[in-house]
Amino acid sequence: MSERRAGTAAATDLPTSYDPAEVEGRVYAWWEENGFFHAEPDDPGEPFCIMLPLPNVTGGLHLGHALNHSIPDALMRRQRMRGANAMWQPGTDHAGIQTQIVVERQLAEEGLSRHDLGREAFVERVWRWREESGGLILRQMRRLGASCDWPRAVFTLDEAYVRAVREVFCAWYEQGLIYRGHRIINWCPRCGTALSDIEVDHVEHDGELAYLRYPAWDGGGGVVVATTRAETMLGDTAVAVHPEDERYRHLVGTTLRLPLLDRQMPVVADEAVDPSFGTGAVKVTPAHDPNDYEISRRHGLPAVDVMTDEARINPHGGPYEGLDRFEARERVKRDLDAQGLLQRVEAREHPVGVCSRCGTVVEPRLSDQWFVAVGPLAERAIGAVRAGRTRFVPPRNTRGFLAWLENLHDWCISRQLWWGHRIPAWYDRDGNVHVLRADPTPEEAEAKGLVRDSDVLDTWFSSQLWPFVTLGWVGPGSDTPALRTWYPTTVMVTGYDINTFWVSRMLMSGLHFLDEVPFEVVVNTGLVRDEHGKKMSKSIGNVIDPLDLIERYGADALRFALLRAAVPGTDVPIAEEWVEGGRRFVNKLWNAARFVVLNLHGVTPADGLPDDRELRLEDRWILSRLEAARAAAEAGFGDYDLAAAARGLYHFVWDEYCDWYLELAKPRVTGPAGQDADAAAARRVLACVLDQVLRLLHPLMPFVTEETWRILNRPDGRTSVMRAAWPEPSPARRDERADAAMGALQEAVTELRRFRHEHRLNPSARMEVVAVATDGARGVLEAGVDGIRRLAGVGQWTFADSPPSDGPVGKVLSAGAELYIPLSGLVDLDEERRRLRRELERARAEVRRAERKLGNHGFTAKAPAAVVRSERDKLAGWRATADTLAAQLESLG
RNA sequence: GGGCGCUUAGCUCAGACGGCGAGAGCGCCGCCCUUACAAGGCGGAGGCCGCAGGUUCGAGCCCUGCAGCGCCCA
Repeated sequence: MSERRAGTAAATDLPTSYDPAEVEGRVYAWWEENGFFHAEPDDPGEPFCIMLPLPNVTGGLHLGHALNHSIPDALMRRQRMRGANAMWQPGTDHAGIQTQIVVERQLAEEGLSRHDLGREAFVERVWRWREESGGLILRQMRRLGASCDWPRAVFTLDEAYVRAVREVFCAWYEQGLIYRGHRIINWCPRCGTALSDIEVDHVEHDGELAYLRYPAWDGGGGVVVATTRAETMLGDTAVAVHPEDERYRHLVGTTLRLPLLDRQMPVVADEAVDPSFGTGAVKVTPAHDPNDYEISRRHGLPAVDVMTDEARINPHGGPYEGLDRFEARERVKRDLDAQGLLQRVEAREHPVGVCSRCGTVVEPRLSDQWFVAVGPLAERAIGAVRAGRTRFVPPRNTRGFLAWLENLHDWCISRQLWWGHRIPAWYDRDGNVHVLRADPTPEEAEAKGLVRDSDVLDTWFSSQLWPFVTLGWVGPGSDTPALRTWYPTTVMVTGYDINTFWVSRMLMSGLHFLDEVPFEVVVNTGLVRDEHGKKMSKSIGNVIDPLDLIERYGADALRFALLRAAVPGTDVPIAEEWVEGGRRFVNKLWNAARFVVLNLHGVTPADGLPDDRELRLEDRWILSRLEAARAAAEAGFGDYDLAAAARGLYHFVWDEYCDWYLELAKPRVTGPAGQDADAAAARRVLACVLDQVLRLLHPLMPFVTEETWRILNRPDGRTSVMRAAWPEPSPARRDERADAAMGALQEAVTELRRFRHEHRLNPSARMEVVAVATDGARGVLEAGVDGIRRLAGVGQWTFADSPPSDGPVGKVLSAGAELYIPLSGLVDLDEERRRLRRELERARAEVRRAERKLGNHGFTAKAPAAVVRSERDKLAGWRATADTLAAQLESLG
């Protein structure tokens, strides 16, 4: 039953083109049923673990995921084949704001807001949404072939996870690493919550710089200040100048009048003022600007918050109360102008912070929030990276990461949302804070008048614990088999844009609580872009849906297209044509397998390779090339450069195995010749090489390789290529003499084919060839003459000591042999002369180049002997070519 | 303003250690439905390797400067 489902179709009815839609669903289900993705801590093998960069529950699979899942999947599959105890941890993130927005949008369609439901009912509603729609992306990942250990899937609001988060919060609070502070934070008026620094994007904005005059309290001229946010003047409590600034020294200590509100404010001197900006005097708005807040603290200035949560002017803005901040900006300028206090306005491009989720301009705002004091945590992370305990691929990403860590501000972790990990803090009647591991009993709450903090934690606060909470960590001292086996994890694969958000924080919390880095290697992928390197975005309309691609081309095709371009750390361009290319390759592999299987006559890879004595030149050659391809793939995996692995295997399959080896094997295994010992040898080589290359390709293209491998090997119902052994090095198979000899045969075939083409020979026309060759070259040609004849369309082939003397002949040169082709047929002799002249010119140019090089004393004296020798060989070769071409030209008259 | 990266065929990109007679995929031109594959086969055209200097016997690769593009941070 399982056997059937795994897809071992009878070899005789293999379709001529591969149908991914038919294979993929069936094969994936079979893998999952048989538990091939599952690992247990006490399974044998060296531990290998990858944590899935947890996608948002709200998310659907996009091409970025497709790339970021194809890479770890390839790494996992190879490790399993190598016998590692490999575990890929999946799961989803509750994604605070994102998820809340989704459900709020649904409510809005019913004409409701979350406030209509109340907190409890709203959260329940979100849970319901999650039950119904939250598993989408994990289902979609299966379409890609992702071999996650699904039964281990974790959601970041699972009970155990909630416990761990609470434990971390309490521990850090007790250790002084979490505190409640009154600080300037980034406030998103649309989302109604605080944001951390990195959730704010800085974009250039065409704005205005307004110059405002603040008169002296006693009626003097006062000072002029410049601002892009005129409305914040309502919250000004001082003007600051640089202490060294001669222009303003006399004003320091005097009092100004804040126009419109008639507030008294001092002029203070502060080092932080940049005398070259604007007028050199700056307005100080402590409640709405981080620098101003610092100045205010140094000078004991009051802070006046003039805005509401929705970024409207509050009662502190006097007559402007109720206006939106941007309306207020215009009104303030108009009113100042009416009083002659708006000196001028100039257009100016300046950066504006916007909410990275919704694009709303954020308002810097003084607010009570919870913070993580990141200093000591970052310190350890920096140390670990410096010491190489965690390293980045590509390494150049390290420096930027360290620079970022070194300049970190404290992390604002409270969010004014309802969906997420609730902050475990209570306030009593006297305003004291109680951070509690266990909720207070109703009696306690009543007695002290405890009220719980209404905020939840930044989503990244919980996801930073991902690498160990998933392995069973619930607090200091946690010790589970999974933690012991898989922590620290091996590799983290993620886009470089996530290094600051997530990688840094996993490092900090992992080092703090487990005293060990959470992963040994961070493999940074690039962003997926369109074919012209543009970022994909809905507004440009260049977004490609990976599921659509999978449906039309197959998952293997998509994976191969992505992996082939995925050089570590660089952006990956993708276009439908690339995926089409992937499909072509998949189909090519399928058909190669089809040919092999249809001609095996019962031979399987288990029969092994024939004895060395039975190997022909092309056999030794293809085994040598296979070993080279294996080494290239191995190196690519070792460097996390799957693009290199993909390219190497592609080249081997298409350009070597299919184009040459299969063609040379055909006459041996088909037709009347197909019954002898040589046929049996060829079959064994065909089968073994295919078996090996399917294994090597399996991590990159899991479906087609599983299907063909099982057809080839006809194993029992529970044997998968997923657990077949990863090919071991076999350096003895490298055979440079076979490579060289085969290269000579390939050259002869190519030269003869070109000759045919240049003389416009009919494809069915057989040429006659008379070969004049030295002993060595003759030996090589003799070994491969059957192949040459077949592949180059040669009828009669003879060896001779001298060129044929009767009638005009054409001639090609290859591998030290002269191949003469009687032209007695329909060859245009004028055209032939022109062609020979072109060739001769080229050969002479090469002779001059080589002579120049060898005539250089420095070269012959200093270059390695092998290099010089090879240059001499080249020169000799080109000279011979030129000579024979000249002679040939002459013979044509 | 600071940091990082990029610039190689029409397009998108590879090119450890300097030895290159510079490659791939797609596209283009020509021939071919030859019983694994037309999702294919065969042959071909197409490159001052951004610019200018330097190091070296030798530079796409190393050094300096310049120009253009991109990303991150302020």
